[in-house]
Amino acid sequence: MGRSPCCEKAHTNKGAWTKEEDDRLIAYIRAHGEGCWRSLPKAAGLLRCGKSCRLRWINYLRPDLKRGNFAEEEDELIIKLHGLLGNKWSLIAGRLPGRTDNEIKNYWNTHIRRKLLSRGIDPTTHRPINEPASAGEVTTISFAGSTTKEESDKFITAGINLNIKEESSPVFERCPDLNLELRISPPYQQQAQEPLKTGGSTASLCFACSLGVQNSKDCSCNIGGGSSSNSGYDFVGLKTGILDYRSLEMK
DNA sequence: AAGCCCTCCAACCGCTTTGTG
DNA sequence: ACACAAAGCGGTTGGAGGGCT
Repeated sequence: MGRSPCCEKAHTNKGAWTKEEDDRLIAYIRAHGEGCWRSLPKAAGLLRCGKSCRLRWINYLRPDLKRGNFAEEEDELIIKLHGLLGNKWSLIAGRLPGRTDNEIKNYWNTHIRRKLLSRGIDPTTHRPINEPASAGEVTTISFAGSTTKEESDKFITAGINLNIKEESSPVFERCPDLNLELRISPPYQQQAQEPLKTGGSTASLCFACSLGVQNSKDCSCNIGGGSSSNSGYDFVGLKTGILDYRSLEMK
């Protein structure tokens, strides 16, 4: 059985939006707010499908959009986030205020891919192009304060591999290609308050260090000399109560 | 000036996920 | 548990515009 169309296609406009359509959409959302995209076109007097309205608003008309060229810092952040998250554009966009997933996706495909290739880096794997897939040492990303068996189980359940220094327990190596499928969930408060256990001689990297920001105040693995008093770490500079690294679950 | 090629990006399409009854 | 609707997401496309010959 086929999927029912999202709208009555016979009576909808397609293609580029006109100024009048934009104005109507903006006026309607200002008056009524976002939501109920399916019924919005009719209510706003637009001959567009709801999906189209949503996309137009999110990608182009939203007042908080930061239009214009990407800064060098934004480039680097996108590269790092892409290395961690893959093509999860909406998650990446969530870390770049004022940028949309569509914008970042386009920017990646048109600029950053080329930039990485010119550096000799495979934009898909983030490895040097000539490097064999199995080469190199395994780097362990340590989730701060999560090195007990019980705690690690939570991540294992979520699909994250951890390196645990415990004789009887298996050693979980970091999967070389982290194919993260992430979801947002409430922050995990309890773990965030537990002290960091460095796991003996195992050198582990916290997220901050794995992102190349050693020595930052957010480093929690001590490799970069960061303060161990940090109970959690700031995933790409955003230590918030709403979304921290623990809020990233993998399927 | 004209034609071709390339780049960029807005918008579309189809699939997945989430919410609801 | 199931079906359906709605929303969200990521891949892809197509057209506008600019550069080059």
